[in-house]
Amino acid sequence: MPSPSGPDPTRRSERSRRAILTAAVELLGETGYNELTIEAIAARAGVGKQTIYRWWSGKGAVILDALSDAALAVDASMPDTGDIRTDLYAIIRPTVAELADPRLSATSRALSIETLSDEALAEQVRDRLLRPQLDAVKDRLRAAQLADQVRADVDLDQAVELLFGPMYYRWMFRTGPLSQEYADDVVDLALAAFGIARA
Amino acid sequence: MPSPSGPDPTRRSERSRRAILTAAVELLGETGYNELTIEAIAARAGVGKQTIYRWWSGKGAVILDALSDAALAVDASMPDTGDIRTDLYAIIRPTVAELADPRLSATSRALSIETLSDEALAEQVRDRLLRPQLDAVKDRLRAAQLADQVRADVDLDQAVELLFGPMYYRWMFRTGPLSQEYADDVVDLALAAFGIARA
Amino acid sequence: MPSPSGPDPTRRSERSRRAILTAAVELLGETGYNELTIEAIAARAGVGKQTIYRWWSGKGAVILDALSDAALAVDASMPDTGDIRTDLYAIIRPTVAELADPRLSATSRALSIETLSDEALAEQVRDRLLRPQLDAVKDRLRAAQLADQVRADVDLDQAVELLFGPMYYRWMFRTGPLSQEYADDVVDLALAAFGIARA
Amino acid sequence: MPSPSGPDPTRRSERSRRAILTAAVELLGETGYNELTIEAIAARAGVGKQTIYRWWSGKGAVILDALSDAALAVDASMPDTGDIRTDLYAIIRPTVAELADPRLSATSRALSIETLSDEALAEQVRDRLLRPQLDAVKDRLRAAQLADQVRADVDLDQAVELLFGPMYYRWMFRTGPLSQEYADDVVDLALAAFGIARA
DNA sequence: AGGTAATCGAGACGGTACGTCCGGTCTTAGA
DNA sequence: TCTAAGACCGGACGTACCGTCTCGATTACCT
Repeated sequence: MPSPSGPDPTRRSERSRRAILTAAVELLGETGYNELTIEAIAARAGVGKQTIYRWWSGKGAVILDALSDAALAVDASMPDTGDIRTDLYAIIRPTVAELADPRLSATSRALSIETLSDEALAEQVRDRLLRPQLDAVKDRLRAAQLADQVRADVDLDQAVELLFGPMYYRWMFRTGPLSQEYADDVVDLALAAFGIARA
Repeated sequence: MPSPSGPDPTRRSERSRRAILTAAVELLGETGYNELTIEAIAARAGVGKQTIYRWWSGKGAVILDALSDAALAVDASMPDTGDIRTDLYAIIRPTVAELADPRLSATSRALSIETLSDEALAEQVRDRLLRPQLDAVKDRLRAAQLADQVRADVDLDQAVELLFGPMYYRWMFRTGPLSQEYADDVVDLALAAFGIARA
Repeated sequence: MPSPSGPDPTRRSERSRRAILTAAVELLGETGYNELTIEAIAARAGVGKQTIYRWWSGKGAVILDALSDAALAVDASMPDTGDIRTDLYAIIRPTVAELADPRLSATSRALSIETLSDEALAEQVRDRLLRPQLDAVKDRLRAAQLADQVRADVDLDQAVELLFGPMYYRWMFRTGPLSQEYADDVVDLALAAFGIARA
Repeated sequence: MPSPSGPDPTRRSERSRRAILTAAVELLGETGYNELTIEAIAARAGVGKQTIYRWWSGKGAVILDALSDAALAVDASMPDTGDIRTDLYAIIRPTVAELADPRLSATSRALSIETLSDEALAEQVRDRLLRPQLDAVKDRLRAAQLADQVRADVDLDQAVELLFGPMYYRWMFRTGPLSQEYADDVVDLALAAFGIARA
């Protein structure tokens, strides 16, 4: 039985793969999403266009892979100091800081655009990029729930979205500054919703 | 001071303007954002491309105008039954419903993409489309604050983003269903954050 | 019986007419045929486009009028010194000189292009610009025929074309220099054909 | 020395090249020069516009190539029966016939227009299309000169233009019919100029 | 002298083609 | 077989002009 068989991954050039992902991220930072084209990526990476199309479905998939690689590099786990507020500060602050930086958030912006255009990609983004972080926060909140720091009737899926949603909203629609104070305020507000009075 | 001049708005064809905005919205609903091209809009509207470029900077601006027109048509004010929870349900439920409908949310999707690609447009979207609604909700919350239904120390800008943020996050990243129950839960969670116990 | 009546020529602005013809000739000299557009003529002349279309059928007609004006200014008659060779030199030399000058011949070039594209215009060009000169030369040749300086069996229509044809051919196809010597040689060759031995 | 490079001719699609040249000639015959557009050629040939622009500078260059191809196919040589008049009849008659046919002369008309608009193209037309024929006639005249059928002092470059010039003049300016009699008369007149009495 | 009809400058309009850019596929040569 | 390179077909881009049309504002005639 001959397999339907796309390209053979064992023969894939790791060198090209890295060059493509690097080129994509660089171009995003340097010139922005509208100038990010497959041709530009291929040229910058010193790679044929076909090599991109052979392994990715489009530029959204390339960016997703680039960020997946980066995400794997950092620790996806949550700290647990015992104090849920402290731990949430620790996770939200750097996220806000990244979104506040136009250069660093260029990839997020690009991926959001692709996500809004492509349903299949959206699911990949959710499962491969967002889920790990959301689950880590959820786990931490569950622990807090067991420690009676979070009301028992709080739906934890909604809880994590209550933390990340306002932040992304403000980022997307530029309704206000993405400062550290803002990050802390969001955490405080969310914790109030979870039944924790401010310290 | 030499005026920048540009085309003379008094000679603008209202007929063409309406045809273009209508065509843009129709096409978005029928074929989606990636297939929405200036050429298609012009063809559908029975208009020369130049007539679009003369008055708008690109398709983002066209969509923005189309939605601004539509937004002006509907009442941007909030209900005020005296009960803040009831009133928030009334505003959040239809918003969630609209986002849940692929056809109705096509324009939101398109505008979000443009917003993420174009800083100048983002500000227009914020000021002309979002602000009126956000301000209306904010006003309603301020009244609730005066009626001691919302804690006095709650920052109202953050408050409205706490309501809308999670909803848009779930819409963009498809992290869960956009049901009426969800809409109500978001309101309940936010009200808890604002210091209102569940009924 | 109401006349079909186009525009009323008595109300025509002579000022605009001259400005248009002048602008057309200037533009031809400065930028060449490909840049000669109705819009450019109108802008240069400080005239509305409609004023051009009201009085001319297109740019070919404008150029034709411009040259007709110029042609009327110069004397269309032939000299008659009694010596046909001398007289032909006198008529051919300046014609060659004009064709040799890129600036002066820009209008001829433009008109030739229009002539090749538009049959109706071609007839106008022939009758209003060429015919007078051709007829003048023909008349002079007829006189020479009577004076036995030209063979009686020479068809005079062919004779004049034998004089002008080679010149225009060389001008169009750049097969050789358009010098005064060349002009004289053409005359000599033609006269040989007409039965006149070189002096 | 950095090579100017441009596209690699070894990878050029012969299929597309032929389709483009064929389409151009067909369209010229069917619709005329003003309706001959790059877009129409591309559409008819089933080719992307870029494929035309990659290899040609514009429609003039395409037509030139199309005719060069056709010219190579026919024999560019002159007959030599020993009698120069007979041989010139043989070459001039079909040329006049072609110019007299609106369909067949469409390409000549188009090329003449381009020649008048574009100096660089004019030289190509002269060297690649006209020269071979002019040279062939010139060679034949030279042989006639050696055989004392043409006066020794006749400049052969001028001689060939004396043959072709009047014909093109009459074609361009429509000063008379392009019949076979006319063709013969031109030859007879030219031969008289060359010192050959009519038979 | 005032009314009125046509021309005028200006430029927006519906269109068509331009020449460029890029998407995604296919072909070639080399490793 | 995969790769770099890049030609290919297709199609949208944003621009330039086309020829028509709609505006006041002159302008010249005609009561």
